[in-house]
Amino acid sequence: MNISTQNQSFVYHFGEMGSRWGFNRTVGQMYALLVISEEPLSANDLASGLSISRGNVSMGIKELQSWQLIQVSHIPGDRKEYYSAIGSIWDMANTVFKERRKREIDPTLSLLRASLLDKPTDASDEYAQGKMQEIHDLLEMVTEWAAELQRLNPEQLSRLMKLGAGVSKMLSVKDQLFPNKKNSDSN
Amino acid sequence: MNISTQNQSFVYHFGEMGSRWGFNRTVGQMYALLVISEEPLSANDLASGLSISRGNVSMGIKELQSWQLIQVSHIPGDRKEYYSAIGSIWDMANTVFKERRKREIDPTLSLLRASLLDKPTDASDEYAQGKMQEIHDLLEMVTEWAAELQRLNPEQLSRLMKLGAGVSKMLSVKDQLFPNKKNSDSN
DNA sequence: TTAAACTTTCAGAAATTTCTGAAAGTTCGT
DNA sequence: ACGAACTTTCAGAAATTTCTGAAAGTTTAA
Repeated sequence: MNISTQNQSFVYHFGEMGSRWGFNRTVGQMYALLVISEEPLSANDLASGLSISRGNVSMGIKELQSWQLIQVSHIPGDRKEYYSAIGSIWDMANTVFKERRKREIDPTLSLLRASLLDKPTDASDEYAQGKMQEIHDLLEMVTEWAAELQRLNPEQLSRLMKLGAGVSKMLSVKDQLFPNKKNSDSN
Repeated sequence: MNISTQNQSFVYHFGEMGSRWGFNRTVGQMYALLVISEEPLSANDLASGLSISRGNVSMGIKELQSWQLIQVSHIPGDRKEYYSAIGSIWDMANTVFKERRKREIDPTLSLLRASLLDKPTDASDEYAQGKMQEIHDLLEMVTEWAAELQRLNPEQLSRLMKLGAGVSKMLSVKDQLFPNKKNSDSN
């Protein structure tokens, strides 16, 4: 397997970015390669395409599977396993979002919840807890909202996003339609 | 400087999480400590509080400043610099979001734009470019939307988030109010 | 049951990142 | 201009992460 020079830079870039997105260089490259390959690739294809060891590929596959980003398939009469990126780009984005939430936010939320159960012992503890409470509330809100958004289908989500600045107009429309809820300010 | 045991776990946890959020353990710890300290802390306070070297603190401060997360202040008659976390938790979240966008999304967007300018040389290139286009469009949309949201003030943002599931209702309300725009489907 | 064709594991090597602490740099009061 | 009080820098040490490749494991066909 070798990669066309046109795709080379995409694959390497995803490698570099990979580390920022929560997995390592080779895993990023493997995923990039799978995304842009129409045909599923074998572990050997990945190893030779990226010039990395077979063992490394095996570990990378495990990682991508734990992120639920890839799929195994088989070719009749061939015992190798073939891998391909799962679903549409939307699915991919969704999955990455969900995974990152699980890894980056959820543990923090539970730690904060636990910390907030302790009684503060002095003024500085009290201040600290206040901050923790703020962070907790913010993270919780964002988490819930993200979950909400993920429940929308791509079409709805895309429409919502394309509203853009319209969002704030919409908020005021809502106020006019349902002025009962107490929303003290709005600029 | 020593840290109350109650806050210990918060600080260490932020250290662990730090790496997922884009900076390293000590930088995470430093920031956590600054967030929960009512009073600004000196570089020495940070070093002794976290048992790390003075040099490391200096580098960490530089990093936090590049993220625009901290602020310097001075105490009259004291030549040391004192640091504190900037602004509210909202500001913090905003800043982290913006920074991460800059580091995680923007470079990818420009790479994709460049790649898409190349003429595909064969069918597999064409497929690859199709995928790149999809990723590009998605990232662009998300980026623009995020920028839009960041323009809202915390109050508006918070209201929007609290709408939760109401968001989809709102979309259909919009359809009823302005049924002119072509939105073929909506389930 | 054997062996061929594959995949996974994991100890240690290699690469990368982070940290220390001494030296160099800066700023300010006198 | 000097020195005290501070901060920054950076070479090399330490810690951590990633990678390799040989060995062990698994599956299938005959």
